[in-house]
Amino acid sequence: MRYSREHKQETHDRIVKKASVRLRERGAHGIGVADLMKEAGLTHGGFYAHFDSREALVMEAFAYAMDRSMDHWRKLTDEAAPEKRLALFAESYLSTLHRDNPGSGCSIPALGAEIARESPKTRKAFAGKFEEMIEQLTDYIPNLPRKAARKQAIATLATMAGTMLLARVAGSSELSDEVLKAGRDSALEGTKREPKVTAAKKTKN
Amino acid sequence: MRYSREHKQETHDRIVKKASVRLRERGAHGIGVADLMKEAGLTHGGFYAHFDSREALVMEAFAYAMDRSMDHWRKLTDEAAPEKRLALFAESYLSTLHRDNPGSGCSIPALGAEIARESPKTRKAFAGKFEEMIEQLTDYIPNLPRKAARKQAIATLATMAGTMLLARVAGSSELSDEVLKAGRDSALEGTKREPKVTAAKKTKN
DNA sequence: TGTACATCAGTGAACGCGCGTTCACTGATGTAC
DNA sequence: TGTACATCAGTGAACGCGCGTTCACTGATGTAC
Repeated sequence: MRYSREHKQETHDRIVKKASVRLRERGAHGIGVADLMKEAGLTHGGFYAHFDSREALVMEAFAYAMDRSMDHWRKLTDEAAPEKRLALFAESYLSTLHRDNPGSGCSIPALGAEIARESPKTRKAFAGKFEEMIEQLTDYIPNLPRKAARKQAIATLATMAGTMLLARVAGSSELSDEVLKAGRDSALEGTKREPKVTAAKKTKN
Repeated sequence: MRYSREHKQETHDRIVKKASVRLRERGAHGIGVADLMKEAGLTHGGFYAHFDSREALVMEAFAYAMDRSMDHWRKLTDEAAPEKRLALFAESYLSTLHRDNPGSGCSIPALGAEIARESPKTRKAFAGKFEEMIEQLTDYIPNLPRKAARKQAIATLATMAGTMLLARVAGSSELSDEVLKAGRDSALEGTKREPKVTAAKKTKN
């Protein structure tokens, strides 16, 4: 073989990594095969030694993006006390840093609408990652019974993804900052309120 | 002139209307000029008698879509007592009917992410409509001082848009229904809670 | 250990296709006389 | 009122361009002997 055994895998991973950034920045149809390969330091012809089609790369890049952002937040929150994790996550998620850097951020506000229009195959794959994200967020709410925590997790995720979407639509104006702040306070308020409301069920799970 | 005076305007409006549906269904880049014209019962060549470019149509269709969906909800809520309006809006927004018919629904979950990547000109236009939507929602919260109501309106809009986005990502599965329900309960809970918390300020505005 | 051969990641020209846009033309109707 | 002309919304062929994909080729390195 021309290259060492790990070489192909490394190249493959580099393409997926770069693609996951550009897709989140420019959308699922916002960048072409040739540009993607150029970013990875290659020419477009070699693409099909790594992927069956452009769609196959997009699917891999979706999954990669979700995995990386979940890793990121898991690491961040693992350092904190369990009951502080959701608040920490919300502050990080709803930061101007996240708003202004979609390429390294959550895929849901960046690509959710486009994924909803993809083939059932792609959507199923993404829905699996979405489910994982709900479970991770559910773990951040240890002082509620599992079922209620899951419901709360879904609502919080919706608020955060929606806030990020709105903040990006508004650009980086005053309105955008206002949106981020409103979302942050709403998410945090939700986390503080819950324990009291259902305190009786606290020990169930 | 070949056609009566109003004819051109009628054709123009018909193109914009059809486009606003298809764009919400398939995304800002999901449908071409030729198909759009065919839907309006015309051939593609005539397009440029009505619009300077494809982007010009997209901008008009964005604005049209936002106006129509705001009209829709305004009509729905005008019939109800002021304090019931937000709940009525939330129930309608977070329905399976809305989830399964993006073409006639809110543009934010359908097109928000793509708009955030458009030219500053398009984004400014959309941000204006977004501001209008915030104001409309603020009016639905009459029992809070204006500033607090606005903040609540933004958070509620974020929760609803985010919930719709997540519900569509999840398809029309059980998970999707679960997401809708969690978002609905969260939005309604928010509306019920607020008046008590700040009851002292109730008469201020 | 050295030599001949096979492999295959990567190259770059080429292909077909669809898209946005242009343009010469049509023909029904408004307008001028 | 009737006739000749001007208008211009709409037609459909054509254009250039970029994109995803294919393919014959390259050449460094692994492998067989």
